[in-house]
Amino acid sequence: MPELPEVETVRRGLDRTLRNRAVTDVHLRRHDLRWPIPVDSVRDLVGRRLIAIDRRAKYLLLRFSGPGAPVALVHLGMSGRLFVDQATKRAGGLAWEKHEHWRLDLRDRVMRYTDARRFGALDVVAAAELPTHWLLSGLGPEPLEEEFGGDYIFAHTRRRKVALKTWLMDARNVVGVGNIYASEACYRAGVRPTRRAARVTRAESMALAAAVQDVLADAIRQGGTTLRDYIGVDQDTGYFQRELAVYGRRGESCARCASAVKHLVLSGRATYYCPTCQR
DNA sequence: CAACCCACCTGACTGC
DNA sequence: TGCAGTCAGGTGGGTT
Repeated sequence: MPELPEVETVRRGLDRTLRNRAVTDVHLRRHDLRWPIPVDSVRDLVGRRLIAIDRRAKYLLLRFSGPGAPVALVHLGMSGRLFVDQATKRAGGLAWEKHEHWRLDLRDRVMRYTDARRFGALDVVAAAELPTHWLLSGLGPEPLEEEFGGDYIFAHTRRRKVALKTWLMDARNVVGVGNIYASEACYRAGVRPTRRAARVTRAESMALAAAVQDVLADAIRQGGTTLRDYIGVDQDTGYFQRELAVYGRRGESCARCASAVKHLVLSGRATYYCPTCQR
């Protein structure tokens, strides 16, 4: 479900609604999602303050106060949602939603995680262990930060035979670019998603980096893309789906040249492009 | 190594 | 209405 803009939108919502609140209780309805959940470490969050909410790639990093400086890593997988409700005074509290797997009570508010497919994750580690965490240590640069740019793309694609879109979606190369925004970025840059990465020119690398950054920034500004599952912390939807130029638009006409948008499957993922605007 | 493909899991939708 | 088949925004792990 969520790519970088959706996760970033959730991060901002959590920061706005829950930062500096104390955890008053935790509830776990199962002990695993994609990976096992460290139950004791999650329970140990009770009594601590949520002091910061950061993001690395598509992971949310919830930082807590106190000994060991624990950090909860939350990944939404394909269908995960993280949202905030007011606590109820009714006995028994809020009813559990279908596929709701865990909650953190933070005084009068509740952080709730639902995930139908359970491809998501919840882990808790000490802040000091983050740099070497097995899920984080192999990740490439953040697309909106300095290290990533046209020079980076050009340098790191020279011997790569994979399709450009596949390269963009590989988190070892650059994080946060999922299936929607990879197609959209290729469209904005005027490059076919099927092009071998090594055949991308320096000029195209520059255009592509700008396209990735622009499309992600635009999507964040619009609160992300809601196709089916995604919602923000207030259970509102994103608006970027209105701006999608090619994703999900098979057969529709390109806004720039009116050619029919093409669809194909690349590395098992639906891929869309304009056969005229993208070479 | 790089490239490829599968699995994980449930729900929504399509077509018969 | 039911049912089988297909697809879905991610990504680690196993195999070539």
